[in-house]
Amino acid sequence: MRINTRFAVAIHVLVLIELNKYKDISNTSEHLALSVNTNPVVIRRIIAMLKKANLITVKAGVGGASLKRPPQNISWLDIYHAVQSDDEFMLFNKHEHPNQNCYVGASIHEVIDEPLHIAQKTMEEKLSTFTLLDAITPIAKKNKIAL
Amino acid sequence: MRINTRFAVAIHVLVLIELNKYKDISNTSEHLALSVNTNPVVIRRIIAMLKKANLITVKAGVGGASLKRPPQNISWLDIYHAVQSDDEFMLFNKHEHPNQNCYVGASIHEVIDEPLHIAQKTMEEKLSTFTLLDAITPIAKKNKIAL
DNA sequence: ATTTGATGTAACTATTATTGTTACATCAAA
DNA sequence: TTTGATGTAACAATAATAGTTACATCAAAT
Repeated sequence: MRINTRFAVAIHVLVLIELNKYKDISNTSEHLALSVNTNPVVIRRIIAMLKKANLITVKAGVGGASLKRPPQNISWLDIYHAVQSDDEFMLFNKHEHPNQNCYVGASIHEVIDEPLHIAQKTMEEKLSTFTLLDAITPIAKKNKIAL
Repeated sequence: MRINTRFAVAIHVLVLIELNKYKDISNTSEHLALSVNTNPVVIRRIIAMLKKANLITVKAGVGGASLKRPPQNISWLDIYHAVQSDDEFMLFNKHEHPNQNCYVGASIHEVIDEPLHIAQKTMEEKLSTFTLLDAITPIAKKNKIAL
């Protein structure tokens, strides 16, 4: 199993929200969906998660999403966490009911918990070193957009 | 989405395979399934993956799986890779068809690829620092099994 | 050789999460 | 009041996992 596409789509959408300002393109879910190549409702769902995570503001009714913080202050970890559902704070899944009457089954969870948590944390810490600006800069450059 | 339970089950099974030697319990898929609390076929499928990855040998016909290398030479990354399907070498999924006619859609994949790959690699490198012995030792101690 | 009890594997089901889609109430600005 | 957007529920399609049944095959012991 792999991490869902919401994370990649969220980065894509946030880049658009920021750069579209320079191109006078309005950030409607329809416009964003065209670039991502999906249905507008898929975009709105992700927009809703980003809003809940306080990364963007959206004016309901009229098309207009914008970042709540400058892109250098939005880390990829912020974005990653924003689009994960609550039960996904654990990256690694475990079999739920190992046999407690078996000497291994009774202990296996506590034995593997910490290393798995450490591995996950390491990945998340690395994500936290990247910011939205890292995604925006090369695209702005290629399109001669002065930030 | 979370990483499937095969990884956790595989560690569980490998611990059993090694420690059952000291308890004169045979490593049939049925015994292993009892401890994991699942169907024997689920175990056989994971056993097949571990065999393919050269981590264990299994004598077909008669119940008897055993490690191919000492547990300190089997890393959690070895196990993790063993139970992932081929298309899962990428941890992070991406939306497959961003609009190539959009200035962002055309570049988003190449922009996010490297950071995602780095984050994944970091996690995998951390997994490679743990070995099967790390899971075996505390359980052996708790059960007074002298390794 | 035959029996026994295991593995190997195909095929099917159930469950679950994601993603896509339709529909519609609600909102904010012109 | 109209317009064109968001917010969200509800449902469908797809895909992966995990569980299950069934059975061919194998290897050792009798």
